[in-house]
Amino acid sequence: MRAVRHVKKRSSRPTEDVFYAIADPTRRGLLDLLSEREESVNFLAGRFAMSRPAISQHLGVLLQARLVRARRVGRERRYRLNPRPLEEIHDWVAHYEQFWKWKLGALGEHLGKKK
Amino acid sequence: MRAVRHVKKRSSRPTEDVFYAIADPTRRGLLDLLSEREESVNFLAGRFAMSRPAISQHLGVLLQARLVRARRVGRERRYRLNPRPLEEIHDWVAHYEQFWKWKLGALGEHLGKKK
DNA sequence: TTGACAGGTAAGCACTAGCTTACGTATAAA
DNA sequence: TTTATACGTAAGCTAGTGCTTACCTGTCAA
Repeated sequence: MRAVRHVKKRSSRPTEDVFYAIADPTRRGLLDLLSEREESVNFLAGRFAMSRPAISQHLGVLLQARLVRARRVGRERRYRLNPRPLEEIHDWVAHYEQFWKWKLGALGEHLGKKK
Repeated sequence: MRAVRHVKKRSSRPTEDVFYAIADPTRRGLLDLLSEREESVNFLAGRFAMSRPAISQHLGVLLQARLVRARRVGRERRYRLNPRPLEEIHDWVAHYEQFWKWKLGALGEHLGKKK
């Protein structure tokens, strides 16, 4: 009876994870462009130094995270921002906001005392 | 003269990227634990279903992103939260906050009219 | 109809991320 | 001094990411 190599499968990312979706700078760039107005895939692809399919795949990730929505217009497909899931990020970071705000305050007091 | 396969090296991630650092749920868990008080590596490792070296590596990523700081205490190494870099996330998401707030407002108006 | 255009999707590749076990090193305890 | 503890780091493996090119389908224009 020999030791069995224990191969644990890494817990696969839930495809709708917003934190994962915004980790990529290209995807943040896409969100930025789409915050102005809805845009076609070709337009978006023209703004980045990579192929159209690559952009299409990034948009797929954003779609799964529900950060964008798509609709057909003629033979184009227009993507637009759906900001709502970003609220999760906002809420998460808001919990930590107090800590750096507090630090700032403590520093201010400290300097005040020294003076 | 034959075609040379064009292998473009993907632009490597800047190791200090805060968006990348917080994309992993284990690392967010670590930040959460450290927001209470400073903790040793062993304590932290005890809170997750993975080996101590794995946690050590996650802490390394958080260190590079400057999200935590470490100090020696005896033979322990205590990590503590440094919330400041999260301000970048906060500022980024704040730009989008207006959009979902506005949407909420528009929905309210719409419902108001219907009534 | 036929052709051109928009864009999704499959296949394949290099590289990276996230884990493991094994080992090295600094500090404390015996 | 020796031994135990806390931790980092190296090596190695698997699966996932981010790109590419090739190909397909749906829509408009001629």
